Amino acid sequence: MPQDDLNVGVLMFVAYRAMEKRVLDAVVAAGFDDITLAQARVFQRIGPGGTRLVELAEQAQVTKQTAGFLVDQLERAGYVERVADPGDARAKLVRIAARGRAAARIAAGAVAEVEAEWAAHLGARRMAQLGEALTRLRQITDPFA
Amino acid sequence: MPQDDLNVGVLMFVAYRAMEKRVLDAVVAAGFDDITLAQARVFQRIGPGGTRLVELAEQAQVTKQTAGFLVDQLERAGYVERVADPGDARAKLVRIAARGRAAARIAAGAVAEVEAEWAAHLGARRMAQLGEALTRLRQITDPFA
DNA sequence: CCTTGAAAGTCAGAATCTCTGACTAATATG
DNA sequence: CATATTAGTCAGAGATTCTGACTTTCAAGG
Repeated sequence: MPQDDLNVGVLMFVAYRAMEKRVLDAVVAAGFDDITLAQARVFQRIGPGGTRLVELAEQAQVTKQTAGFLVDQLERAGYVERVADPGDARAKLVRIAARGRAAARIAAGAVAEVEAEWAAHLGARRMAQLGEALTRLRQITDPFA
Repeated sequence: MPQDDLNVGVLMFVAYRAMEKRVLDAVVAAGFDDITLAQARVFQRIGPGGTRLVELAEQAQVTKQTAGFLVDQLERAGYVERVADPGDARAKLVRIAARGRAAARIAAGAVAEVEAEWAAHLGARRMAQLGEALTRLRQITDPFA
């Protein structure tokens, strides 16, 4: 798949990486300079009530060992904590800790900023269509949603 | 940026990775089983007439050293070749070799298949809107296009 | 209640990928 | 010609990711 006539997948790669970079840069600039891209990819998928490691692994598209490795680092840096999962003694929930919440606030702001820029460039209508198409696409591309 | 209300960036990540996996699986299944994901990401950005290493690096979003490392492997495996760039003696063009062309054909087929599935799921209209929005977005997210 | 298979997580080890820094050769500028 | 920039490489280190094996717990069936 070499080429100039970029396919939809590559186009998404380009935009996705641009967003990712902007957000990470903002987080790092805000003083959370010990977080890495790989860690952020896992971190961003943690739900409000905490998320199991296996689930994080699936969503970040890495093995559970890799996810565990990254969560170890996030935990050591104080971004997340592991708590027992009530209802399943095998599992633990990875939850966002105080420092993680602070970083997440910065990240959310950066996301909003980038989305606003995109909306300004595309126009509200096309931006809405983009979001809708991607959300629908998730039904057949996201192994869990 | 933790959450459930996935932002547009994450939505693109999900779909992009789904496409990437499908394509790589197809290529590997076709017998090109020594190619890796990282190599494929560089390979797919090689243009018809060959592309400079620095350009490949920018487009794949890695450093030129990393791109060089990956091109080394692609070259050793016979997927690409390096030829002198006429017009700039410093530069070399990374070009797709015979084996690479065979792999690229398989990849292109897989891309077409996935795009067809997506179009079927979204409907032709929304699929077209998706492509258009992403292409426009590239104007502000792609450092070169 | 007990057995069996599956699931969640961890440990260990190796391979792969990626980066920073330093360097050479060639080009562009003035 | 002097200087700054660009293309690419070399060397070394760090980060990420994987496969395989293992423990504990859960789920289902008998």
